[in-house]
Amino acid sequence: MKVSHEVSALRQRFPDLVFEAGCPSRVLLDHVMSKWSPLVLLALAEGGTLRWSELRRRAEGVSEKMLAQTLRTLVDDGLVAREAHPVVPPHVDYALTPLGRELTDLLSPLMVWAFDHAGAILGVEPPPARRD
Amino acid sequence: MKVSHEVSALRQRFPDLVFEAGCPSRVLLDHVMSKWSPLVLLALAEGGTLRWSELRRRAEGVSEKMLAQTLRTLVDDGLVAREAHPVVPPHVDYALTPLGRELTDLLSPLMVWAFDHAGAILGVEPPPARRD
DNA sequence: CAGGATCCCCTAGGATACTG
DNA sequence: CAGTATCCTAGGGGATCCTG
Repeated sequence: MKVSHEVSALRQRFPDLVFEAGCPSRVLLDHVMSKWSPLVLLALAEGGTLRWSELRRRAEGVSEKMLAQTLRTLVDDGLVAREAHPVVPPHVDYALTPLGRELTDLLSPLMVWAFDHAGAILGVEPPPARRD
Repeated sequence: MKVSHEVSALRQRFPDLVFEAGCPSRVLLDHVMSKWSPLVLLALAEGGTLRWSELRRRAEGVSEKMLAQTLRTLVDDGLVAREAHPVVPPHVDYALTPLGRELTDLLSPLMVWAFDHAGAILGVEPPPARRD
């Protein structure tokens, strides 16, 4: 089976992988898997270069605070590039870096999968037929 | 580019994708991306059938509470199968379901990527490989 | 428009103890 | 061994107001 291959290969290189408590990958994973990161990342993967207000609209439900916070760590991690244009009114563009694109390449299938299975898994499937 | 393809295709089918606030996929994503789920899932992907105590050891740092909680939602979601053997002392086995394996197939590359880039991104050195 | 700065609530999650 | 049951706190995250 495929996965075991990959993981086993990794464990040969680094016996403790992500499983070790102090492993930096856990921190990175926490960044990336935090509530809003996937949404922002995918929005950028789909939309290319986007502005703050666009991102707010796309990631439906983000508060300004969380969007700011999410973007900041994403930028700090080098996954998203921020470009501020010194005009009035302010104009700031966000886009994926190459590294960020690597990530969304992996993240995207996951979200597609989640989207496809969420209904069945969570039992919220739209009732096919009603009889009352 | 690849990602945009996938996401765009999805948006054609379902205009609001994961981006919509009420989308069930968000809930599933939150389950799957919660702090310990990836670790547990990957441990099972690598280890096959594992017992509670094994999982505790592998996902270094989980508290009993969190392991229990994580496993419960994973089982409820049909991603992990739980088999309790009515012996003394108790013996309970956990393993991925086919659905769970689908998920780890997608999760695994992500964690490998995280592991490989964490050091550079966070500005830390990865834990040295141990020769025991 | 793109955020800081604040206040505050809620719960994810840790520590510890107990049980079938 | 494989969990529950409690208690408790840091901080994730929302709402609101403020500013360059």
